[in-house]
Amino acid sequence: MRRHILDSALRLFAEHGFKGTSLNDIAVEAGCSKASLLYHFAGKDAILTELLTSPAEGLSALSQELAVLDGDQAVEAAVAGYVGLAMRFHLEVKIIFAELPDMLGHPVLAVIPEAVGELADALAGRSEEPRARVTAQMVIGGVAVTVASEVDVARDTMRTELVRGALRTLGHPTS
Amino acid sequence: MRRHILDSALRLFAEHGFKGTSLNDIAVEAGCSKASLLYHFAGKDAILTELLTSPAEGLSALSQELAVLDGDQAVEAAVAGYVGLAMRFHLEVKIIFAELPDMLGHPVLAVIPEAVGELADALAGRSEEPRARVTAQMVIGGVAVTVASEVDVARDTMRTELVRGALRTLGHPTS
DNA sequence: GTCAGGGCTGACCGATCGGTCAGCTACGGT
DNA sequence: ACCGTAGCTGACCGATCGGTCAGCCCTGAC
Repeated sequence: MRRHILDSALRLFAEHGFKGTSLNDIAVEAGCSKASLLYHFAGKDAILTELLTSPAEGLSALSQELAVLDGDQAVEAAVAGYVGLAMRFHLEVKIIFAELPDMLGHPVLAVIPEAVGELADALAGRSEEPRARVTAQMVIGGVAVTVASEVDVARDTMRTELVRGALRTLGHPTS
Repeated sequence: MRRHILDSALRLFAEHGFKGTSLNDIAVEAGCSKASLLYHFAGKDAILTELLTSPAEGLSALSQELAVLDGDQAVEAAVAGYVGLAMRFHLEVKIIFAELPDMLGHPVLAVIPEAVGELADALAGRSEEPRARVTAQMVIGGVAVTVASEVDVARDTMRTELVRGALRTLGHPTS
């Protein structure tokens, strides 16, 4: 039942946003009462927290892996890792990108800015040039939006083209 | 005063989202009463509508320009036009991307899906291949997110690098 | 002086929000 | 047979939401 609630909440949050989804909406979708939600979870924020913990941990882990890499290795690992993470958590990505500014108060998401900073740093190949920073941001946003939008292509095609497209954006020679 | 209200609303909508901003918030920011807002505007939706009319028209105009182009001309015009539009309306872009799913009901934004479709078609060089469609979506998202995020670079640097990055993403030979 | 009307406001409204609480049901342990 | 408890619910709460309304203030026309 907890799992059922989380699934319903994930779908609704991704579709209408966190603030755009009421506890009643989730209860109806999950087929239970609003009071039942608050028996299983401390509150609306707790539901969001539980949904976003896993992707946040994944991002945090990726940033740690990237921290010890440099140059081409860092770029390739960053692209592959980020694309994989974004595809695995595409609904969560949609939630985060839609209402990021307000959510950074949540302790679970506190790690995101630094992790994304490390990701951008790796994507930029440790370069401080404005050109590289803009390009890195383009990759981060492009992958996220593409994954969140429902483009009608096979998953492996999507993954392959996201990686290739990101490497092209970064001006990284494709093997 | 109307202008002042619109400026305040634009800033707040971009920062906290449409649903995340109350009429009271706007009134405080604008330095007037909530009732005064509703004297100048028919309602909260009317404020949003007025804010998004101009970028919607710009996007619509761009899509009409693109419709008569093909091949490389279409790609280059699409990239330049979209980057220019996104930079000019970067706050509005942030609003739209944050809560797009719910907003498409508004008549003002009804033109957006088709216009974006045309834009994606031009960016893809009129190709139907999944590869080109994914790439086009990456450009649309990458430019929007980058423009909406506050990357600390000069405006002309940003514009140049966005165009160059987009063309690289599309695999378009740079002149 | 006075009157009309645009700009603006405080007080108020119904609806909906997130959250609380007492109590119901079903069931496993003893 | 009895009880404790986990799962769940309807009824209710205060806060806040978008929106309404009667009326105040100020200014320009006459």
